[in-house]
Amino acid sequence: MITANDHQDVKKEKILEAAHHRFLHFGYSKTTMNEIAGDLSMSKALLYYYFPDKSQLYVAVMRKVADGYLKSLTDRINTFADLKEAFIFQIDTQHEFIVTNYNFFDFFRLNEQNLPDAIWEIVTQVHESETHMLVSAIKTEVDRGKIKPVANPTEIVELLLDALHGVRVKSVSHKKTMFPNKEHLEEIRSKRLLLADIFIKGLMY
Amino acid sequence: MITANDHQDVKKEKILEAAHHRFLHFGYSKTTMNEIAGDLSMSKALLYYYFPDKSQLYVAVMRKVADGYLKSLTDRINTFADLKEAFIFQIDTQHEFIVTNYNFFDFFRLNEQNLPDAIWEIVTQVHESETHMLVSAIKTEVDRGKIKPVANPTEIVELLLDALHGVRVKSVSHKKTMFPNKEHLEEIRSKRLLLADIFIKGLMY
DNA sequence: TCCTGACTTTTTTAACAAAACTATCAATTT
DNA sequence: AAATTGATAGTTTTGTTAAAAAAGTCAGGA
Repeated sequence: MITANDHQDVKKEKILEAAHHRFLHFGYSKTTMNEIAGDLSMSKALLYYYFPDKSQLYVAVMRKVADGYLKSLTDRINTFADLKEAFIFQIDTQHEFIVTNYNFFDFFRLNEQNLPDAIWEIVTQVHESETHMLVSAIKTEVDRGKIKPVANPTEIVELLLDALHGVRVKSVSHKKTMFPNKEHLEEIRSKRLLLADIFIKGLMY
Repeated sequence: MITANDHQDVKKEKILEAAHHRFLHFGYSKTTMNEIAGDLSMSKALLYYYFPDKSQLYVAVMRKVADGYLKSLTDRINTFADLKEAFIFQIDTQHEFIVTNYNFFDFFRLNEQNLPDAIWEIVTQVHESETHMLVSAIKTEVDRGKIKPVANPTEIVELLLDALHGVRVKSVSHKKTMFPNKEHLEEIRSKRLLLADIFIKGLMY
């Protein structure tokens, strides 16, 4: 049977969808509670019945979005033929995640320094999940005797992630466009793959 | 004998020094032409006699600052015992350059997207000089038979520079402070050295 | 040629009202 | 009781305008 709580969950889900749609297309600051309510033909007050305020609604959407990403990572952990495949997967998956949610993340660029704790937790969790996946891949590779034993795999993975991040930042700041186009994205990707390649060789015997 | 042009140059030099001092301590937007003139006990109008406007005065100072940096690079080119030494030199020199001129560069952060062409030229020149130094170091290392021949050394160097940049960006955004402190700087440096280390190994046979 | 004081123009700042938006709540419907 | 809303209070953003500050010009003097 359908309980009251189930019904609430369904409604919350509808709200999350509508909110996600707005946030994704217009960004956080350019979508109003009225608009989200309007999309669902409900009153704004009802949104506040289900969610305490706008930023916590955003966090809830972020939670959902992040969960999808986390799932795509955990689904593939320990399924890689070698370390390179793991790195490529990380590069492509993260890249797609960021590109498809670009406007949604304007909340981050907006609040730059002081993001809500709840957001930081999600960001941290995502980062840990990425790291965990790659650390696992490194350990496997070590076990297979393909690369040297690594004293601190986490440190190594985070170093590579920072480095990969730099490839994007620099690429974007060099061209002056904020939103990179197709060829540009492909350039970033190939640079990253090259970096990952050299990096892996640097871990070998 | 002292010609009129010499005299102009001397005076321009004085102005550049005073301007540099102000820009360095208070940033571009927080220093006025009146203040620079005041420091030199001259009238503001005289500044405009020597420099067409404020931004071109800034560019001239930038030119001087950059020249100092360029010289420190060219002085050491082809003097490195090995590739690692060259990378370490690049890391440390650039790092010190940025730290000691931090406020001076607020002009960059201010105008973010549309810097004057003259500034872009300088930035490009600096970047090319850094790249050239490291490319040269790579070629030497190849000649010595220490690393594999590299099809496109410039591409490799730029990749490393991007990656090193990422280490700083990420480190800074992770901690929430904009201006990193001593230990923080040391952490960035050690991460970069580690990255350079792995990178070099990745270029070996 | 070098320099200045006085002047004009442009940009930044401050104050404040209007508008837009977030958030609340008593009242109403299901 | 749970779900919903219109009306409204409170807050932030935006627009307006006047004053202040700074950039930039110029006629004229040493």
